[in-house]
Amino acid sequence: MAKLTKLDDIVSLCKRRGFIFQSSEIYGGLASCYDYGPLGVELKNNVKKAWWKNVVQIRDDVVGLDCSILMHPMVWKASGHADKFADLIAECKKCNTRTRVDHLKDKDADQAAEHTEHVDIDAAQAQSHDLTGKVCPKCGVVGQFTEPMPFKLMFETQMGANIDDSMTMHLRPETAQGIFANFRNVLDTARVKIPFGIAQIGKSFRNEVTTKAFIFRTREFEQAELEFFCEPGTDDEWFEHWKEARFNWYLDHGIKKENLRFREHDADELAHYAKGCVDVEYKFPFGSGDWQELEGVANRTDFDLRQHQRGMRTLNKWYESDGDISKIELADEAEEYFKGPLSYFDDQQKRRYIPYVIEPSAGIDRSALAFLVDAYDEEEVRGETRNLLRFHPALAPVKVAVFPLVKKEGMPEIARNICNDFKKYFNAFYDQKGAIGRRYRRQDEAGTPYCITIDGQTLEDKTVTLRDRDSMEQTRIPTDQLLTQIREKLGM
RNA sequence: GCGGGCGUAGCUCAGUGGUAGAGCGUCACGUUGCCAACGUGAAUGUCGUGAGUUCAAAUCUCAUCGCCCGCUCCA
Repeated sequence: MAKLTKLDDIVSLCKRRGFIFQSSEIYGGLASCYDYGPLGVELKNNVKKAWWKNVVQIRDDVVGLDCSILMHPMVWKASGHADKFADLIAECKKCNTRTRVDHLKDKDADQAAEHTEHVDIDAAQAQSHDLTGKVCPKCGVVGQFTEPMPFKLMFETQMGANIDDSMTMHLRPETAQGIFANFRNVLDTARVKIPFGIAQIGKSFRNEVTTKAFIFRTREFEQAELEFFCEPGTDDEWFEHWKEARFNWYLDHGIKKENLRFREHDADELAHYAKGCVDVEYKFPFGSGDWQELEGVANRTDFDLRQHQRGMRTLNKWYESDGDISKIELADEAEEYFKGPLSYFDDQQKRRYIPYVIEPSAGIDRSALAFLVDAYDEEEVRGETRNLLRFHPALAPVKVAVFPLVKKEGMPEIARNICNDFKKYFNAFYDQKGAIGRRYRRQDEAGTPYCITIDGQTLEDKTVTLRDRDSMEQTRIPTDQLLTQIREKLGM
């Protein structure tokens, strides 16, 4: 089997077949933004559907949620994003390498630069940074840096029509906080008991320093996140559960085993809230065949709910500060925080606690890209190259294509009727144009698992040809069994 | 942000100062009748964008936008 090695081939296929286009292309394009075309939106929706089905619908212990992208500014104060979602960066005047100021080493220091949190941008800017003794990690030149400049990672926007009294808001950098903010609501209304999870799929926005590789890292992207709440002490167990469950989800939907792996985070690269974190990585065909993150599974402990309890206690300060979160400090944690408003009462054990949270957080766009790349194949058929996408049926944009062999003898009418029947249950596509072989190959490149052809024999014995995408094999099926058999093959 | 490469039809690309092209794809008609077939015909271009040089710019110069590769960055 021919192996795809270049991202360019994927980009070109995506354009040619209407999976993914550059955003605002007629105006020269907008960096890092992409649009999903007719086939692409089906694929992406199917990825989301498959995730939702697996994480929410087939389970008894997970419910769904769909939160707004704009949230109360205090959410980001409490979560730590407002303070920490920014970097100070300085640039080496010699080689133009940009480095986080807090990562720069003294020229005499022998230890490696430590991984540190993002810094409070106002505080960091207020202090003076003496970079004269710092070494450029690239070229080794000492003390030749520009003034540190802030790098804001959250998108800002204004809320309120009147510019004078509008409020600066942030587009959410993750969907997770909407879930934490609704923990109480779901608990009170959904008749759930710990352990249980709340899932959400939606857009998030991060002003990344650098975007990368087609739709792999974009500033606007879609996440599928689950916050699974469990009793402290059972968190390691649930962490393992979700780690396995999420890994298998990719395999079950067609990702080849050799292209998927786990990568444990080292202690020093863990986020401020996490006790443990493992990435599910896919071997993408960009870079030097680099493994890249598809999804992170993290143990967020009780950090977020405790922070929001502090946030709730800070609300008065927020009003007093006239809505400027940079001017306020988060209230201290209550002594008996575990009995606070976001605590959980365990009726069996008769005790209150703040649950721990296991968070599988997947990137929908990069997953869709991985499914695309992994499904792509080229093979030699009678001296010609056949391009195809071996999508799992659940992810395939079109499930079945229906063709009349020729445009006469009533074949188009029969084919149309069959196609319309199919459409009630799944996405089907009718095509009567051109040679039959060409129509098959077109569907191969769209990843359609099955093609049905109405031919001369159909008129005689009411059977049709079923053609398999992967093997190109053909079998005859009686018309009256067609829908049942197809639905069984597709699993839908 | 740096360095390198690139940008001409939907795709792949040719075109080094003088009338914008090819292959594939798309569409129509005919033919064929199960794997990118054949014939005839057709449509499709801000040559990424903007300035400059020139009698004349896809071609030379500058700026800018976008993409890819490598750095850097990635809570």
